Amino acid sequence: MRVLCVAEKPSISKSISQILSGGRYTTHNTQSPYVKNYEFEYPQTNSSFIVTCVSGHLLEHDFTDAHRKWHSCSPGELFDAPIESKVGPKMKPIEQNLLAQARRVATLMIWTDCDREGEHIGTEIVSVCRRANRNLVVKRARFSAIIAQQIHRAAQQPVELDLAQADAVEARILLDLRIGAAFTRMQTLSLQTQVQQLAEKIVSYGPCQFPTLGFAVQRYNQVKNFIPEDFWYIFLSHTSDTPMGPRETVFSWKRGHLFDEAVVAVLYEHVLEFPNVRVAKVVNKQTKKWKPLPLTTVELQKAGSRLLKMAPKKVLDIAEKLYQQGFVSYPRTETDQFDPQFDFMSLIQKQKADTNWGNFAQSLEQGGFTSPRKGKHDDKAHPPIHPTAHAGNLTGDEKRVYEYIARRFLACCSKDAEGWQTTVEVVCGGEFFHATGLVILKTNYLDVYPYDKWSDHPIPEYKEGESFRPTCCEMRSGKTSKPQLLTEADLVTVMDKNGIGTDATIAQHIQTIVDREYVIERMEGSTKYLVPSTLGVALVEGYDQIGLDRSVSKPQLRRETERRMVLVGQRTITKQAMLDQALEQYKEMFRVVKGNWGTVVRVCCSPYIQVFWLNDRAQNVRQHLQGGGNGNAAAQAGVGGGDNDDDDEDRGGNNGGGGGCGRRGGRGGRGGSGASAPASKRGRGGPIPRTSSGALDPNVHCGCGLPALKKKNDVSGINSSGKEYYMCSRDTCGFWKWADDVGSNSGSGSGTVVPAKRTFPQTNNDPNQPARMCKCGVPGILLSVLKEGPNHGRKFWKCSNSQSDGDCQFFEWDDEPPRQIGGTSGKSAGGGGAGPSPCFKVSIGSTCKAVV
DNA sequence: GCAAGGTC
Repeated sequence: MRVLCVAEKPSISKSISQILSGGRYTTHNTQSPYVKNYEFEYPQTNSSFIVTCVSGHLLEHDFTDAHRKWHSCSPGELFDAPIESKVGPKMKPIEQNLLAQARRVATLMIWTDCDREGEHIGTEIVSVCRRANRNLVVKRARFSAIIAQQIHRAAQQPVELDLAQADAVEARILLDLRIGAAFTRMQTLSLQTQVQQLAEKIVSYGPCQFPTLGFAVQRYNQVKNFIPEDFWYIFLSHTSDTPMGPRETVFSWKRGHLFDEAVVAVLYEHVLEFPNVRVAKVVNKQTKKWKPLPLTTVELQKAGSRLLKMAPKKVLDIAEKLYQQGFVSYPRTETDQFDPQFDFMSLIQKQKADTNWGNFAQSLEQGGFTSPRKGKHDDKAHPPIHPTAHAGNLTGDEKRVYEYIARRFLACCSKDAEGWQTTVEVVCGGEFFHATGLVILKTNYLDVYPYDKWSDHPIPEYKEGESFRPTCCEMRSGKTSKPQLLTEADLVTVMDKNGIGTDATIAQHIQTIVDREYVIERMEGSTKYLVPSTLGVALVEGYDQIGLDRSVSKPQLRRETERRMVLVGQRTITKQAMLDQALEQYKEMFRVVKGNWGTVVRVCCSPYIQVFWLNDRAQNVRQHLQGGGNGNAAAQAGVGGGDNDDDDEDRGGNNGGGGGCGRRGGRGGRGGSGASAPASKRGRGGPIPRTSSGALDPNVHCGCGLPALKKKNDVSGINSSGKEYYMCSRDTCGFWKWADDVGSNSGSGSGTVVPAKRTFPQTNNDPNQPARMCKCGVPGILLSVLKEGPNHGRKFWKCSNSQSDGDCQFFEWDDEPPRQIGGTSGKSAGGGGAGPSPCFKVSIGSTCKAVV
């Protein structure tokens, strides 16, 4: 029995012939330079095999003469116009070969790829072959990889073509043609006459190209309309001595950053009340940096754009060429997992010849090999992209693409990189911070894959329960940074995610919107950005203004088509039902668009758009270059401090100079001098109450389930000064809320900057009011009573030397008038005493530092 | 002259 086997492409017909014949076949040329016929016996099924192929789809679809010419009908008629399918001129030689071979056989076996398109190409092959031999028995060989066992099984246990899948593709072909042609003609014919700049241009519409353009416009608008938002956070660092010298460890605030300055100010003030940071948790664990997944087409294109700085289409073209030269496997694949029976070793062996990574390949052979990771995708047709032979004489971009593919493959066959990760969590004033260190133990795959970066960043040793004084604790501000314009790699990613196009067509769609001048490619440095043109923006904005239910520039419509195709493939709905549903939807859209087309024309002609276009070119570059990120550091001062915890340790010193980073000591410092006082002179000795204390409110509970501590924001210079808030009384759960938000607004908080108990304007909240002078003749310090009781929270003045031997025993309640001596010092500025100097004002965004 | 999807 003679069997005609037809594959989807030349490479597959050759591979299966080699496998099924064991290399013993005869070859015959055909009218097509690409297609060869292989003939051999296949005793396993007692057959003579003729193996040949097509080259993708055989048939092309187009309108008949009555509608093919652009002016032959109105574009709307194309939704119902007859469509004919025929073998195009390029495919004629292949058709001739099929007809000739089909006459010689009794059975036709379809060997197209095992995907939706493959089933449809199969039906095309059948339709041609049946013209030559109407009695043909048709079978389908189903295989998921070019592996001997699978190919033999496919040959011996053929199945049937999946006509439902083929129907789904057929419906998609007809829909895309009707919709694309109707909208394209309507757009083009209208805009050519109404917009001078478009007189010669084709303004195409396609269900993939428009969402692709939509992504570029959307990102462009995000950049254009971006308004930076201020945020604040607490910066905490600790410099410790290590054998390599002093090393600064920066601890990240667990809350990240907040957009409410007042909230951060209050939290920060509370942190400042604690001189020490306690190490809450130290976690040491082994960690890994995973080796890459096996390479798919989309990943190759992304890597090509991001790492090799090549356009996706160019990368694919080069990969195609490498494939034709036999250096790499088939480059259009969605599969990111290798078949378990894949012969890795013989391919690794071939890479040993390379001067750069040959030694690494050898190390894999000598025990370093580990099976590649398995991704989630399998197109059931092709393995991941991998090198099939060593290519030593390549140059230029071909060399770079090959090198990437080879290194990626070897990396996949290697081991994950291993490291030792230390995470230190510290707590201060109820706020949590953490720092993470990494020591790389084994580089493994990184040795052959320089495209991934993973570097050591060790941190000093911290022990749970220990305390340290931070070197720097500041309230800092920043601004949200504007998004970047869309790069080619971004666009490939977002199209892939949204199901726009396939691995083989994504690059083409990007090229199309470039060719149509909907987007402009712009290089900035070595990165290529895609910026929508006037026309691109106008089309998207114009369609948006029409206000369709489903935007033509969004991916939803294409997704609906995909969903309908799945339903047809599952035989849930018929091909005709899919066509009817979709055509009805698009006809209605077409009617609405046509009725409102003036809107799009107006936007295209709008002087606003023209000017905007001229301006935005330069503007974009500036925006991109300016970037964003954190703003200046800010120190906040003026209140708090003076804490006296149980320990005897020195309070962290302030680096009074502008370049330093000081955890502000606040009023705990010795007054007067303006110079940095010895740390040992501050915050020491005596039962000094903590400032900024609060009262427990039994009606409000924190995350620990305990009554929350109600406090007042006494940070001067911000709107919320005097506003009350709740926090965890134990400083453990991070609970924090404005009292207003809790719904309990009782107590002394009046929402003003003036404390409730205040009888005359003389507190730290008023920077114009000087500190009271103590008996020593220097400004005293203002503190609050921490102890629960009748005076809880009440403020009082003490001698600034109260924590040292020089205490003059000065004491006055802040809410009572001064009793003696000079009353007030009148020289608070620059001092570490009570009143905040101008420099101590809350000065978010500046680099103002506390000076003691 | 129009689409998208195969492939060379």
